[in-house]
Amino acid sequence: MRDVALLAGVGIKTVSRVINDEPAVSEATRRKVLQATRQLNYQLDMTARSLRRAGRETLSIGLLLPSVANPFHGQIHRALADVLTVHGIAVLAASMDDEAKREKALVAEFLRRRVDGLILTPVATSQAYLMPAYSWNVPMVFVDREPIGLDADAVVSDNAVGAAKAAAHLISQGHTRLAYLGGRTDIQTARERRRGFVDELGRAGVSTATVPFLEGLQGEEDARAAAVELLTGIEPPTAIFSAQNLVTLGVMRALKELGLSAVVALVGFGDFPLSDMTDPGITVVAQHPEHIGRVAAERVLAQMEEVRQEPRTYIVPTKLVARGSGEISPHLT
Amino acid sequence: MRDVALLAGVGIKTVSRVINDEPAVSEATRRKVLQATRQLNYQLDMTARSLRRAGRETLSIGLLLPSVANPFHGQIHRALADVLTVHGIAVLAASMDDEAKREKALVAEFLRRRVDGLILTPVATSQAYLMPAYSWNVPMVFVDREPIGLDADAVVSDNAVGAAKAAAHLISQGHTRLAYLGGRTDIQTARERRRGFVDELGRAGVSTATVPFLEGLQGEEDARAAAVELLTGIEPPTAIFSAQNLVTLGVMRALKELGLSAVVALVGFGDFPLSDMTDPGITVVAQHPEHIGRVAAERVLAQMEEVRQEPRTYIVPTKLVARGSGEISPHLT
DNA sequence: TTGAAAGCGCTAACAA
DNA sequence: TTGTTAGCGCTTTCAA
Repeated sequence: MRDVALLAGVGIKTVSRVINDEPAVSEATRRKVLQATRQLNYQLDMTARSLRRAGRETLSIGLLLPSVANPFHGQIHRALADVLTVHGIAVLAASMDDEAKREKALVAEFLRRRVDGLILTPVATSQAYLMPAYSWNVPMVFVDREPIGLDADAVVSDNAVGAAKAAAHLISQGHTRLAYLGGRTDIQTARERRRGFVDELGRAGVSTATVPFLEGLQGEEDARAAAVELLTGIEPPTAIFSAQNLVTLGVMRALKELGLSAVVALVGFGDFPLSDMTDPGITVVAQHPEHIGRVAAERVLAQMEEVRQEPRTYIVPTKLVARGSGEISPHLT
Repeated sequence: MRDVALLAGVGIKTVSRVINDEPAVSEATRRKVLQATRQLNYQLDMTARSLRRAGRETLSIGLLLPSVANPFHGQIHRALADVLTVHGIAVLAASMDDEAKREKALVAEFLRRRVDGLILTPVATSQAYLMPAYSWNVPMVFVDREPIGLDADAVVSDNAVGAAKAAAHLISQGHTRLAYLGGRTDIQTARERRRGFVDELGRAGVSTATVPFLEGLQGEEDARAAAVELLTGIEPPTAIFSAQNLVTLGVMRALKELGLSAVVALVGFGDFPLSDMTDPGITVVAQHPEHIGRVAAERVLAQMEEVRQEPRTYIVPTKLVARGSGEISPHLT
């Protein structure tokens, strides 16, 4: 910048003014300066700028996801980045594989980099460790899961209602022998889904006493094995609700393996590509990752501008998409 | 930091020494300082640090992808982030939707943020605009596609060989009436795949004169429509090679729609989730995004440490995965 | 082993 | 309309 000022024959502050489109610069000097920037291939140093600027903004936010390789979270990432890019805000993305330790380490790293906001998928049993940052007024929004031990904005799917829809859908087909298969039980969304499912059974007068709840399934293969065991046991269910994406894939494999794809009904929580290309297509409770991401970005921007409002949880509706697997009638035993 | 120094009753430089684990600090003062950092909840300011540091490193890299929502690129992202995180390097990720204009704008933004390196999927017709950064010795690695008009490291799939494998596979089943369906022709990988496919036909003595090349297909729906038209026309192919992921999905839909899934052979370039859950499973030329990402990260790290070596293109092998759709014999007309 | 002073590239505050 | 000075939080250099 000093070089530019020298070349243009003006003061360094004038260059700063031109670069930042501040008023009070004559058109003539403006052009001289711009000419010099081009000649020297000058690029503003954002790191230096943020050090001195009034609000100390770095124009960056930290995004913490289970994994950037996961399509669901990738869509959230994309949606929020689209909103933020318009405001010149860059996204630092990191994956924590649902490990509490990495969550904390990566958030600390974001804070060391003085991000202007945090968008986090929490997994630790408490987010109280964020209290210092919160009282520092660092904008923060939780996505997909609500924080624990900290009152802050969150944007989540309508997990309980979605799971209830799935249960109601299966029950309306005449199923009474249902089974629930789920992933990690220490994650809030999982508990919400289970709650919605159980509640709906209650409302419909279906006893949960005989409903197997197979939870804590770790990934696709584990789910497959559990489903095979369930389906080959005594009094197998006529309908399965899978509360998690990878679990759904595992159940699909089990059904295919046992030749039961057209016999046992299946509704999964969470949509996935090609869910309509299998035979039958898979009925799912679809979430709206783009919507979640967009709202999260808007909330972070709002927190950056306003004084802090009362924290709120934004609930994004889910939608049951019937594709065949959920519309299979109970078979006779 | 000044506050920490004050509280600990030491000089500011001593705090800096402790924070950075520099030697020449007595254990006693070390403990005093650490105690003070905890008491004040002190967090090093990475932005300020990088301004003054010897190499001016920001410990961040810029990653440009077609879209972070795309699973293939998401896997690349994940793999390279895993390598870089170990070195304390954060990843700024951005999506450019294969638009040249956004590529340039986002790269400029990365450079303004003084990233320590760039990992880019290029789409512009030339990357010559990076010459200044290149001569500035900014580490850069291109992924999935090679740069044009700039000699730099690249990590790409073995596109030509992969497409040739697909062609050879279909020909070995007795197919001679092949069709080639592809996406944008202005992207390097597409041209490589076409080349590999054509070359293999030549080697096998299959005339390309009668092979329809349907290219420039824009997304899944466009591909579906094109495939339907092709398959319902005169002398339809008995085997299709789809050179791009979304095109493969479109072709799959067309085949299903026409009831030809078990009749017309299909090999797609690029694996995707559930490719084995359809009926038949889809035979694909699988790429290795994790491998691509890992090598890209290693190259960027190497460029950060070494003096610049002769640029190289790293070719990651592909693998034909037979799942059924590619093993369908030619049907009689 | 420790600390004081200078300065990284920029912007805020103020002066001309 | 323009320029000068100070200083953001840190590390470097150099001296004690």
